[in-house]
Amino acid sequence: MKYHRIPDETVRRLPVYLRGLLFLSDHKQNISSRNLADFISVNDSQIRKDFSYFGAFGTPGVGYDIRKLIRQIKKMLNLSVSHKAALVGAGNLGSAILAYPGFRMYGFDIAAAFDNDPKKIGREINNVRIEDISSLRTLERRKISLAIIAVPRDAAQQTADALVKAGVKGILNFSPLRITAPKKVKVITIDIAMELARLPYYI
Amino acid sequence: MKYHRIPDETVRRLPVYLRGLLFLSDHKQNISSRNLADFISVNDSQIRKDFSYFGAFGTPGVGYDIRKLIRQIKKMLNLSVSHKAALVGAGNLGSAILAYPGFRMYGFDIAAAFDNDPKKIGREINNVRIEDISSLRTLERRKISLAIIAVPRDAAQQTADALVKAGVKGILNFSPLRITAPKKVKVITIDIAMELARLPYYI
DNA sequence: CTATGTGAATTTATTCACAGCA
DNA sequence: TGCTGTGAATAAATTCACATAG
Repeated sequence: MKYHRIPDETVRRLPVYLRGLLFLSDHKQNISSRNLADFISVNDSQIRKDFSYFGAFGTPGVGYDIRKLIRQIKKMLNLSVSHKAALVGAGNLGSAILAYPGFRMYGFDIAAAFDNDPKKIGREINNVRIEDISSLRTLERRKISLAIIAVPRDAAQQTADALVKAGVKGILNFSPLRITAPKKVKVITIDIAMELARLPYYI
Repeated sequence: MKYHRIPDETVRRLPVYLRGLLFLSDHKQNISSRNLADFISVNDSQIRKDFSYFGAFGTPGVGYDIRKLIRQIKKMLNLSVSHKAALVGAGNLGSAILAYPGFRMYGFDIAAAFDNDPKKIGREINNVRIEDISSLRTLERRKISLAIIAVPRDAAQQTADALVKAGVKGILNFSPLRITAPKKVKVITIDIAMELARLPYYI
């Protein structure tokens, strides 16, 4: 295979493939691009092309070895090793995130949680103890380089700033606000209401 | 302006514009595509092209009237009238959604909430009373055609089925699962862990 | 002189279609 | 025969660049 930069859209789809394949790995050994395509509702040649960007693993006439494929996708996404993540904001949404069972399948470990409310500090949610937000600076020492922001909107930017200062490299932002960060820090924002706002257009 | 089908990518950006413009409308009267572009980090000609799909509102030399633009985008997204939405699943995530302040700015009103846990039924969260999930069928009568699924993964598909049966036209799905629904029902899925899974690739 | 609106050019992504392998 | 891997063809989205309006 020749060198290819992996298109952004492919990177966006890889976790989708991974999720489907992890599910399928309980039931099957191999799968064809066609069957996988049906399962996750995309085009089959799309799948083959996407996989071709990071090497060819399929067997003509048989399909792809699911476990091998999972390994390769994890490698591409840099998910082969488990990642520690910190949660900032232990309110409703933060608690929901701490309780969310889906992180483990991608190898994430929410290893720390922070809040500024004295009533919450010291408590435990899902075996994670809430720490004072002023101790964010310990993240670097603890080798935590991903963070999830679930604080109220007005605190979002200053939280992001503090996280950047603490050496965080990637941020998943749940506040309904544009957050600025140095280019070297990747920010992904999920604005729940904004997603909902797309629905009425289609109905 | 000639007829154009609005590209999907434009539809995806419209709520982003709307959010930014709503924020800016407190401070300014007009804005140029260039300034708006800087504000929300996109290309300025992208903005002009996007706006051109639904008509030309700008004044050369001046820019766009923010309030007029907000009105037009809302119209395009079918957000001019307020929409009622139902929440299914009043656990951690559901509670967070009920408390989320961002829906109002897009004209959403979470008018009903459902759960199957007798301990929760009858309680109120943020002035919304939790109803028994068996009364989903009342949605049609109550003119609620949008729903948010925040139930555990294993209950997601059956919840979706029940919602479709209750006449819901759009679903925002938070469960980490592919949900199938008739084509006429638009489903948008947000899988929190999957979004996070994209981060390590970029760092 | 500034900033829109839009064709044209370019870049990016998707889909086709088929040679070739197991 | 069944399915991969990939160039070639197509489609879609983005960006350029400029004539034109206020």
